[in-house]
Amino acid sequence: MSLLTNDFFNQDATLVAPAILGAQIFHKTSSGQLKSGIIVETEAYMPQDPACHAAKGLTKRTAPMFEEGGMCYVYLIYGMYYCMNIVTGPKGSGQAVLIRALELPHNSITPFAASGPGKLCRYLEITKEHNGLRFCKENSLWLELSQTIDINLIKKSTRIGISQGKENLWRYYIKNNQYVSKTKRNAFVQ
DNA sequence: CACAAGATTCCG
DNA sequence: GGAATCTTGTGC
Repeated sequence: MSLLTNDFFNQDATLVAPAILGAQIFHKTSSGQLKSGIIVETEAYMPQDPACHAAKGLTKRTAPMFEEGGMCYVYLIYGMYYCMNIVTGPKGSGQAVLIRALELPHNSITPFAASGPGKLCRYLEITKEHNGLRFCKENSLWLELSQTIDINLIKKSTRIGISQGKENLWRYYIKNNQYVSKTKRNAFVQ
């Protein structure tokens, strides 16, 4: 088992996104409860990418994306759901990986409660308060890698819910994994 | 200050 | 297919 740290996140989002499939994300909540799940679906957002929040430059909202890789970037979408990202690349770069789905223990009461970017934040109890935190045990929010997913089991597709940058195959997920989020439309799959 | 859009989810 | 719901960025 290895703790994922800044060194690892200091690489491009297109490299980090597939590499953290199979990693376990942990959040120790303010009430002391330990929440966790295995990452099974991610998306990469790159600096020159029209779908990336940081592509239009530094704003108050996107400031965490321009920090050194390893920071948590949380934003509210549609006024209702939080989405959680891991900032990647060197300081000033402006890129991140969106966590889209977690696999929960098969015997859990609600096994699919983390299948979708909004749902997994609700499950892990991630809110705006976690925006700008670094992933590390001291901040009660961290990632551990204890398995590598076979390259043949990693599928790529177009990203979900975006209106620009549709040509990039920057969504990554574990093949045949039932916890991957359900998409309204069939994204193009490679 | 007004307004439109948004990396979603759930219901009918 | 469409509504819910509200923050953020932009433009006048």
